[in-house]
Amino acid sequence: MENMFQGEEYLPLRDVVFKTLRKGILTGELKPGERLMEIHLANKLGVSRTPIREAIRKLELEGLVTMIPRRGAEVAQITRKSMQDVLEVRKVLDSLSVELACRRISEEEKEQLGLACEEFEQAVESGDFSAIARADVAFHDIIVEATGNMRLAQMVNNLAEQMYRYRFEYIKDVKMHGKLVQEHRQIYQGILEGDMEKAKRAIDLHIDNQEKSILEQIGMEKEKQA
Amino acid sequence: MENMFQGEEYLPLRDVVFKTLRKGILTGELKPGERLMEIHLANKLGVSRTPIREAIRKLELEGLVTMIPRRGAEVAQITRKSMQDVLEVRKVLDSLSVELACRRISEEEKEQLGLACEEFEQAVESGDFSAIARADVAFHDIIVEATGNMRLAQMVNNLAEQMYRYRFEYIKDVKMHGKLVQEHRQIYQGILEGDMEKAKRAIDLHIDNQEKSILEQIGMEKEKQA
DNA sequence: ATATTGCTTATTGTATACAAAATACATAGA
DNA sequence: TCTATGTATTTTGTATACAATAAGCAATAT
Repeated sequence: MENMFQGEEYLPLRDVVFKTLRKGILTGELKPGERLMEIHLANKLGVSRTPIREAIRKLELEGLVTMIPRRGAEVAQITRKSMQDVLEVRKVLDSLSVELACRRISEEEKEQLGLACEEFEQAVESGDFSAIARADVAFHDIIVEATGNMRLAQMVNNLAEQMYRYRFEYIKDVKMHGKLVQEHRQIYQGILEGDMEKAKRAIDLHIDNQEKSILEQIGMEKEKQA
Repeated sequence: MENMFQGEEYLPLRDVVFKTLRKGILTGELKPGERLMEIHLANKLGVSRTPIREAIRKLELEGLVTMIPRRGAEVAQITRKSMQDVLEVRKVLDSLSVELACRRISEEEKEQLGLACEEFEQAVESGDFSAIARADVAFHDIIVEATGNMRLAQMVNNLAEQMYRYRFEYIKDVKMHGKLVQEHRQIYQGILEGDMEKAKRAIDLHIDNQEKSILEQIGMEKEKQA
């Protein structure tokens, strides 16, 4: 007999720790350059060093922490350069996502996307920044899922993750809200109609705007590579 | 005073194990579906379970092993679908790599790339499959390095890695050798001349050919998604 | 014959113990 | 005062010990 009570999902401690630390890094609670000391974290989270270490190994591969041999882990620095690198890749992968979504999205997903689009608009109208962020993630999640390419989805999510620390500032910029809604609509319509070019143009614009905002926040000597 | 003898680089056991296991998986020594049991591996490699576990955590995030809760790790299955997913992403990232390399490659790297191109031709003439594989990796490594985008480099390498198990069969296909050399030359010339379109066309063709070969090897019902 | 139960074993998940290296700091000497 | 050195402390790297779950198997009941 199957387990009828599947409410209580089992998660190894390492995964709990992994998620906890990741969230801490992304929200800025753990600051760039801050050392992640095992015993300290173990005490704080009430577990032993083992799950802490295993979680750090994963964060390492995700690029969220930097390892220094025999010195341990620290929260990865975000530089203008590293952010540009991320954005450079994100642009083509987001473009690919939209293209594939146009070709492969199911009717059901189209509906979901429409709902997500509306929810985003409502969130924007409400002015609740946290709700806007959530709705934005949900919208983009549906698109990458609709590509049917789980590896792509994972990679895009990982890249998007790198930008979360800045995104909040971006969302706070109220005068951009209209633009945001407009872009989402364009993307949605493009995908709905299977108009790949329209959807791609919209997502490109979307990322470009985020790039401007993020780079503005970071440091901003103007260094252009032709 | 700095350490003048930096020959002996320190590598934590977890990284040694990581590389060992990865190589084992990529060469096919560890077969898809095979379980990775910690004590067994620990004995075999002469270390304790701890570094084994940490290595597995990294392999997990790289997609080379699959975790089953409370049952441990096994070598990830390669399906036609998973390989198509990888190739789908690789195409755009390789294209991006070549584009960026065209714009940013240094004179020194141009020379290196020329040498690597020649070495590849020599390897092909020699007929030494292993040497061909190495020279191929070296050639492509220079290109991704020349992008100046380390995150992109890492992602491309990870994707390329997924195809190593099949690449050997591909290289064994002697009648393709001429084509391979030709493609490499085109890529090299395109980058040298800063002719982005030429270089991109060449790399696209390059990956397409690999795709054909790999998909041929795997299973081969023809399923096309328009 | 099939299903169920209980036991044994194998294996993972977690905690702890020990060793080695890096760091910080104080102290002695120039 | 500044430098160098030795020592104590912290922290990582690795190994082992213990606990809990899952898998295999035999014996029993239906």
